[in-house]
Amino acid sequence: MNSASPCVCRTQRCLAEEPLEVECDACGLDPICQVLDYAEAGSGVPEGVLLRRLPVARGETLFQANGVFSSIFAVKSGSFKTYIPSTGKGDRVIGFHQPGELIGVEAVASGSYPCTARALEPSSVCELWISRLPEAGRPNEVVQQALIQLLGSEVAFSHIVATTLIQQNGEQRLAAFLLNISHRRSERGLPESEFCLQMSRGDIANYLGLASETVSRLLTRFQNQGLITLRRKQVLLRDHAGLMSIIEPN
Amino acid sequence: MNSASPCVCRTQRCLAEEPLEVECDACGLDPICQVLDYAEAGSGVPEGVLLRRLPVARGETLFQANGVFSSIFAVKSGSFKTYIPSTGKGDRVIGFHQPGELIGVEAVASGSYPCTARALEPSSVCELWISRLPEAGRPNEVVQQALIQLLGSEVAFSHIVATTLIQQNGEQRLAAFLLNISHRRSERGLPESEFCLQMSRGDIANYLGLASETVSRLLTRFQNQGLITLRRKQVLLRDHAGLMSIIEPN
DNA sequence: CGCTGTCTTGAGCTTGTTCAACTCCTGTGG
DNA sequence: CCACAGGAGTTGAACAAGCTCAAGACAGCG
Repeated sequence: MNSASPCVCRTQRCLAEEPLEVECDACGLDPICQVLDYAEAGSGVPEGVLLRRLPVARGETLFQANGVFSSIFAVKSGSFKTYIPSTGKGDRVIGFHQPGELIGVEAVASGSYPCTARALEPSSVCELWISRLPEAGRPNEVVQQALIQLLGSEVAFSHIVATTLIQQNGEQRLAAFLLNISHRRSERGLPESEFCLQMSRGDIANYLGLASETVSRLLTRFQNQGLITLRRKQVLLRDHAGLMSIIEPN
Repeated sequence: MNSASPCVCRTQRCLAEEPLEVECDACGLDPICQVLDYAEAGSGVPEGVLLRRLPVARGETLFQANGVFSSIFAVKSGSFKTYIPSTGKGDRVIGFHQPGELIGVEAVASGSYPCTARALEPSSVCELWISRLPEAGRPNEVVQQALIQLLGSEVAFSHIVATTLIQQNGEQRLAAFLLNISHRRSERGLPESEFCLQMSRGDIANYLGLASETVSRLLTRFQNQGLITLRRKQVLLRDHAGLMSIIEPN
């Protein structure tokens, strides 16, 4: 049996009482898990189609860029970043993934992962072995329907993120970034106003298309304006409306 | 029967001999059309599931933002832009769609279109009435598999576009934009080095997150450097490698 | 206790925006 | 058919945002 990873925040780095696990019913993989009746004893689904709560050490990768696609992962606890390694100089950060969110979806069509997924902290994931789905003996139709829903959400999400980021300045991007993380956490039933930005400032900057110095300066500015409280990687959103007004100056 | 729209470029605006139609086998909707055997007489697929080659006048919309999702469209000829109307001041351009490309995919999950799709020139589309797909009498499994493939490609595509645009400066964005259009055209069997940018400079700028003046200046610069030849909306890519080296300065 | 990598802060410089003038199409109506 | 009005595109100059380079601060870890 997989023991849930204990709190590994031994240092002052992380002040919250980790690990926070997402509930199954708030997880992006849940629609498919439901179909598989995985929780039921005697579901008849063979081992290996859905692997639950696999521990992943900090810095470990779920898959490497260009690797053959086999599975979609859902973050159970912890967090991940996905990135395309060293295009010229430095990686290109694609996204960050919190509990309940999916990783590897963008590989479904091409059959290979376009990016590497790395754990930002001690984490755990559930793994849905897509290529073995037919073995599950469930009506393909139902599983596929769930997959369609899941992919559709991903399309919509990445459209919103892309247009939001591209057409705004640095201050707006960072405010949107913080609010986006907060919103995603609330959707998964996690604390939405206080959380750990486990990734480095450089990763955030890379993701937002800014310099890390700019991210640093903007975070300081937000703190001085009373919008957030910052202590290393720990963030407390004090004024959601204030952040929102940066993005949409109505 | 729908007559193929005649060339409507009566002015000097467009120098190419339009209309260029994409071949069915190079269209993003083709996997599904294949499944439906739509080309076969006596396929038994009822009218209304797949509507082919519908003419769309310049400026006409396929659907409005917040409209109820019913169909995915494929551009047969002409071109479209998708945008979110007036967030604050000015629209937010999401993307441009050329022959063979799909429109409306991002609405599959939520059930409503997040954006408006407008024809940039006299165009034609094929319409796949998703909600009526079950009436087609084809095995759901096969249709769904095609849909999964289609959604997966869309996810991968928007990830690439988003990260490409966000982390680059104006010059790189515009070069990437031109090469991206060229690449997409070659994938669909259309002329890849000479084409019409039917959208306004303002639309391009909006899409790339730049000011229209900047787009104008950059295009002029590219022309002075011998990378492209520009005549109003007509573009000739003269030096693909040169444009590429702007994006990836290896 | 000191080393190391990340983060912060400062100063000058580059890039892109804004505002404004002007040109060139394009469509319309006389 | 021509003249004119209006929008789109181009170009210039001043300004602002964000980057780069560099130095210093702070936590984490041996």
